[in-house]
Amino acid sequence: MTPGRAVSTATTDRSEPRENGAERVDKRARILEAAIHVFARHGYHGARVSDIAREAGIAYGLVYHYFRNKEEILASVFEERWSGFLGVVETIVAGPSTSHEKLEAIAAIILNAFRVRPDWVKVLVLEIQRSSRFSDPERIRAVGRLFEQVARIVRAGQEAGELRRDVDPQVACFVFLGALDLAITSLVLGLTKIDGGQEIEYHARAARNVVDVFLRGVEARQA
Amino acid sequence: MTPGRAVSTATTDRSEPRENGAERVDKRARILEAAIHVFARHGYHGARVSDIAREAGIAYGLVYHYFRNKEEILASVFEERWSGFLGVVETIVAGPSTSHEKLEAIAAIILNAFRVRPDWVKVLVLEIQRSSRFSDPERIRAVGRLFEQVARIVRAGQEAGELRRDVDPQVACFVFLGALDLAITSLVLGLTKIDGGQEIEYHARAARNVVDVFLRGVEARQA
Amino acid sequence: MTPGRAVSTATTDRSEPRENGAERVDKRARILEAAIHVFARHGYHGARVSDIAREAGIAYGLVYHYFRNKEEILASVFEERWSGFLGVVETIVAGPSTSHEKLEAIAAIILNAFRVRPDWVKVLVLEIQRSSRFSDPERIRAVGRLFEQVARIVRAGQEAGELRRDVDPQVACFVFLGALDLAITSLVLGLTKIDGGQEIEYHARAARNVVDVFLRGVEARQA
Amino acid sequence: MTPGRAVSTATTDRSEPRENGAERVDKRARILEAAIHVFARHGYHGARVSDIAREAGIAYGLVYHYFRNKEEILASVFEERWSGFLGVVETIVAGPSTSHEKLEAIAAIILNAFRVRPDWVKVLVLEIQRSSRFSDPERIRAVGRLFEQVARIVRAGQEAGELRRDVDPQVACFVFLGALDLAITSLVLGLTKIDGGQEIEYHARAARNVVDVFLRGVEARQA
DNA sequence: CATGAATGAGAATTCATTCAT
DNA sequence: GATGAATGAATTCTCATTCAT
Repeated sequence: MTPGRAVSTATTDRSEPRENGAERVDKRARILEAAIHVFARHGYHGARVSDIAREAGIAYGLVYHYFRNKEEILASVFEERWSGFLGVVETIVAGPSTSHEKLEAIAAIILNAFRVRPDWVKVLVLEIQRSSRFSDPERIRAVGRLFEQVARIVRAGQEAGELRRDVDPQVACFVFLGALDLAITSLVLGLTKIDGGQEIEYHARAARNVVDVFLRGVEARQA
Repeated sequence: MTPGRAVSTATTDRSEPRENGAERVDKRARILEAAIHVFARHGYHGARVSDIAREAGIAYGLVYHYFRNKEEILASVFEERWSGFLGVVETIVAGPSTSHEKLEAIAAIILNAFRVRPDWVKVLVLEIQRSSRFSDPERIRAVGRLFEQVARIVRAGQEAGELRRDVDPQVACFVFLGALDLAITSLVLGLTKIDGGQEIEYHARAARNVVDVFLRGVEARQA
Repeated sequence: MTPGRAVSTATTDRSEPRENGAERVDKRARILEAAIHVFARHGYHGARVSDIAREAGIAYGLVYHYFRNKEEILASVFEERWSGFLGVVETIVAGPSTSHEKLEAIAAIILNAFRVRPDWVKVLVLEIQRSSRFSDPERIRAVGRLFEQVARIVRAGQEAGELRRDVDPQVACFVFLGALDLAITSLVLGLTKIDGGQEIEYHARAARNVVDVFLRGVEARQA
Repeated sequence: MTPGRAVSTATTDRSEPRENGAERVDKRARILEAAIHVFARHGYHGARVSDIAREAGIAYGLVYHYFRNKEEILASVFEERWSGFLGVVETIVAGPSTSHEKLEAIAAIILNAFRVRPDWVKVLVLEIQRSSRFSDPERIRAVGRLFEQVARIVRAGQEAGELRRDVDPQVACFVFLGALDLAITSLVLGLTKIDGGQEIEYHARAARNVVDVFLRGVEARQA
């Protein structure tokens, strides 16, 4: 059992699993999980610490045992989840696939995230992404690391002759990640409606489409 | 027509009018202008009504003569400025230029907006976009109108044979507006640094680059 | 009518005695007065801001209109009352009387203070005097000014040949003010009981006795 | 008998005892010692039980094994240290010296206390004296016992013809103890600065000076 | 004895909004 | 219209104390 993801398998497996260490991790994780739900529902400012505590099923004050204050909860939500996400991206980027495949994999992951953990994505998109004002450069740098990964793909593709050399990698990042950001924001805000049960296909197709436009552009080509 | 100030000059033509209608508009406009600055600095939630009043140079009780409450200030900021911006976009879209030119014009306007009115763009990007949760569908629809304009360009381009017909206009919108949104966010957050005095060229070039990638993609083409 | 200062002289002159300016001052003064009572009853830490507001007959939040926080109330209580007291002392010291008379006048004032404003003296003795930890050097200096006055009397007395020249003025201050401080603390703590109605004589006699011991000492003298 | 450590050395004679009685006493003493430091630094109200525990190097739940609550810690600090101090004073008073010598010995002890245990004196002067309001009459009576000792010296001196018979012993106490209290407060607050290394002489001289003024007064005598 | 997680009452402070002038 | 004093609900955060292990 790996603490830090204790949530999903908590009281399971065997009985009385290391009640102490486990419990401790459990409470902290439960608070984060609860915070994500509450932030997603009411927004950071609309969320009361007491809401989080109630949702987590713990006493009010315990929140302050694990977190200095409300802001730190949001920061932790971000840090701990983002680094996981970034790890996956880095693995993809470091892999042997073509640029095309890597981009599609990243697009798929991002779009899928909303299907798997909509609340977490909501918080990321609506609360964290837009609240950089409050945060340390640390957080900005963390986001920058995603840009860095995409830029790496682009540069590698350019060197391999797969991608145009006259495109500024930063602009490419804006186009690629911007498209995904907006697509996901659209999902978060409920602007894009998907028929129930069609989510998986929808996201896969959306990923392909975004990558397709990114790679080939929308301009019609002369025969 | 210069959007962004459409509202304020309505009844102000004659000089020294009965000090009434004009004053009224004047105060109201000053409050909005002040609100933009304060929201940009501290965020919507971090901004106090008294801050806005002080910035506007008026007693803060007066704010409630012109606006029902704080939320309505934000709403007005959005509505009055956004409609101006949208008007410009609609004018462009309705014009006779090619799809390519229209897209470049829109990209230029959006990127320039940050240079001309950085605070207003900050508020739009960081506060309004994010707070859609709280707001009426009205606001979402207003944003949707921008998408609509871009989609219209895309569809027209497809019909004219300028643009690929196998691209979903919505996906195209995501790519185009997402790129601009991210470029602007990057400017807002200070991630993109521009040498002083180079802003105009920078924005123009960025607009061209974004449109270039959007139209032709990043993939290298076989000769 | 000049708004912005309408308050102070608005509808005034006489009747309805400066309802506005007066009210304003009144509220602030009422808060201070209430604070003195509450601090005297429960101590600074035991006093809730809501207690003070209730005692003053005003709304909770208004306290924060006039004072930044609870600590500032205590500070204001001290500053505004202490300077008044110090003024009286300075007047005495600057007067033409003998050292003996001046000391007796000061002793009388200090001891009388408890009779006239017991709550204020309680707060001074129990809350302010001992809480220098929290306070700025400002407050310490203010107390120092009282020492300075007494030291001045002593030095003048020494120069005039009334007082011994071999006594360090600082030690003299400790003896004189220490005696009064303890006498008053004793009254505050209820250790010294006075029969009802005898207060005036008691304090007068106590003042004389303290000064007598201070001047002549307790040692018996050889004939 | 050296008061002040009566408690701690009771059952500790043998080495490595059953780790029980001794430990118990040890921990308790460590808590008190820690409390003195923390109270001196932050004041009673500013001190957290967890601060005390940390300073004592124990888990903070353990504090509640030894003390009912925070208030009881302060009470114990007072009772156990004060009774030791009082014992010394009583020994002096019961001794055969002259009034003059006894007073000087007491003055020396009090002033020295600050040199030897400044934190303990700070707590006594700033926290305990002030909090008499909250405490049981017990504590007030304990302080009264010091007055009693001084009054005893005065009365004995009066009977022996060493001291003036027309001085109220209570007033004499106020003068004598008040002077020492103020001298010590002045040290505690850092108003009196002493050159490093000069402390011992300084305190001895201060003791002599206070007693000198107390006995002979400040008034110049006719030849 | 020892630990420190857990509890929750309590208090300070903020600030949008109202309202008398 | 204009002012800013007045209101008080709402919320965060603290910390003494308890308790399961």
